[in-house]
Amino acid sequence: MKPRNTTSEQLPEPTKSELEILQVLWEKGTSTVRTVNEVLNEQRRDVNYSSTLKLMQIMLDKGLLTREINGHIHTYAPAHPQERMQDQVIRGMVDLAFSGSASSLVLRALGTGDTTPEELAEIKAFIQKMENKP
Amino acid sequence: MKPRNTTSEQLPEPTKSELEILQVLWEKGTSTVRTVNEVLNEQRRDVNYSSTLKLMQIMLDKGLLTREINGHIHTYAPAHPQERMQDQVIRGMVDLAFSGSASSLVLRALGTGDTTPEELAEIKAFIQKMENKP
DNA sequence: ATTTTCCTACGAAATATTTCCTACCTACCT
DNA sequence: AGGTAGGTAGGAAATATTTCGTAGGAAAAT
Repeated sequence: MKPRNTTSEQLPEPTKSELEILQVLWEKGTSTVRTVNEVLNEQRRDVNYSSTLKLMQIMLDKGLLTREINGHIHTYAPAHPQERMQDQVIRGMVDLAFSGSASSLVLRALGTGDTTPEELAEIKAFIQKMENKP
Repeated sequence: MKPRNTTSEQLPEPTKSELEILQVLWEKGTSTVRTVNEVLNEQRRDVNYSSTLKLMQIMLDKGLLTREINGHIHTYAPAHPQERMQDQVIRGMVDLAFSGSASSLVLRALGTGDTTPEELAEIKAFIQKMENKP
């Protein structure tokens, strides 16, 4: 009964700037370009409004975002769930920098030391669950 | 008494093609351009010898590789340990796609399901170790 | 010694990504 | 109506990344 997330269509690989935008949308939900741009400027770096707009239009094209048009205002949302994109990013990285071994990625990620004891506990619990129903 | 790996100098961000090359060098150790190029062609995709050469020269420039010259033959090696580069890659990804949370990266990576029971055990053991000596 | 083979260097082109200028459109406020 | 504020579209330019042709030198084979 587990749908096993993988809707194995091919997803477009988001670029770095595209990921920045996706992250805002995942956090804030559906938003206008203006909102996204403001968040980027507060949280990350100076970007011109029209650069953000252009990028979001490209992302719409690529199928990374969806758009709703009300009057002349457009609002955008991620076309795919965060988890699916994250899996994709992980796969790319595992392939490119970890010789295909997801577990060595995990070990490195844990090793960097910025995981709190609570998070460690959560991870352990998750592993338990996986071991019980494989 | 733990030197805490982080030789916190700023590392150049390797690009995707650069990571492919680094991976070969980490696996094979110091190699010539020819060797690297052959491995890339076998294991990954068609690349012209001179493309690989060019890229490796750029990487030398950026400080990603070191070079030894014997006669007219050059051999290259990674300038930094694999672990350090991997940490760097992880940091980038955590920042760009996981809102800064390394633990959520770990959970996703585990969730993709391509970790064997042995690897899971190894990861658990690693967490134990971390919890004991924080 | 001449040819062939293998190497490096360099520059230019192709491609991918990012940035932003400009034009124009609509809504709203005097 | 006219002016201002805020929106989208599109193209062009800037930058980053990747690819490879070609020139020239050294080594090996004939």
